[in-house]
Amino acid sequence: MNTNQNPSPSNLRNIGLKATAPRLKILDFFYQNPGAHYSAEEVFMALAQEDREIGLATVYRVLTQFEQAGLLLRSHFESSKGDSRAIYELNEGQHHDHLVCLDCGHVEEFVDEAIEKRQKDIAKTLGFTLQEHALAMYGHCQKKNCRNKLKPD
Amino acid sequence: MNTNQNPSPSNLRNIGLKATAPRLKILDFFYQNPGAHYSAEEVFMALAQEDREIGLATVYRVLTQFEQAGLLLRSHFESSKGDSRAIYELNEGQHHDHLVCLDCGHVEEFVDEAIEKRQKDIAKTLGFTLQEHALAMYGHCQKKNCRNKLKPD
DNA sequence: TTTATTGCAAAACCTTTGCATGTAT
DNA sequence: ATACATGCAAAGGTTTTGCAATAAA
Repeated sequence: MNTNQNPSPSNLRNIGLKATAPRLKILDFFYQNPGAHYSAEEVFMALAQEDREIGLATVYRVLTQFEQAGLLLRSHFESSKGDSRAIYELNEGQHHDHLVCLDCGHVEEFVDEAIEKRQKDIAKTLGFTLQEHALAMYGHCQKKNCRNKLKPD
Repeated sequence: MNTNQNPSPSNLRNIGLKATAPRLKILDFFYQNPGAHYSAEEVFMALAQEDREIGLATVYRVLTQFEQAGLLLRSHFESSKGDSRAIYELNEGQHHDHLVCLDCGHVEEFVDEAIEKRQKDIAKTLGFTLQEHALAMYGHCQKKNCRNKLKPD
């Protein structure tokens, strides 16, 4: 399913970052959970049971660096319920948008060429040079284990 | 252009809120600026030169109440530059999405039935009951007075 | 009068930053 | 050795909340 090779020190050196333990652990965490979405706090918690804990500030710094390097993607899912944290996922190359379950937090990813094209046309019509876009839909999924306000995904 | 009648005490009583001066002023402010987008801070500032100033906490409370009553719409424009404030606009009935200029903050609104329809189809395909969605595109506009980091719009 | 609303200050969140210590190269 | 990274605690920005004072119904 996931075609990414596991992270190694060179993954980091290639983007001008020293291969430190916190960075390798965080990157590895995302590689082990491709397609999953995590807030900084969640990454922090997930790695908190390690022998050598990583500071929350470091998690924030590393996530920012990884996003700037294109390793991770950052989104903000803000339905009317207003969840204001940034969430990160592994950048697997393919652009996609999100469909988020308001009950359990499950996230489906999708790509739709028709929507992508319409967006470009609209931007052109309105005289904009399009740079990026964020489309998130919110609804209720029908997973059996839904309704429990679980995190990841 | 704007077919909304000016706000009156009954506008508020109809939604179960007492017609207080802060609420009337804030609602009036949005009626006077249909199509414009303001953060709580901006509303606060805009009304700060009045004889009787409105507290920022009240602005937040009132904006929340108005949004819940359907009078205002709330959005979050978060490009990679990460502006993390909520912004509000008058709800003029017609659903629309946003195209935001990264340079001057100007906001164009648009509706696209093709995109709306695709979204519904996608949600259905993925087994979701669609509730809401947020589409924001970010780019560079070509207004003459762009490039100045001005607010409203 | 009764109940809702305001303003202020304090707190709550999420995120960033200063700085001294520690680590990769 | 040198430059960069970390951890902690403090600070920043936005939004919410407790509470006594105030205003609407």
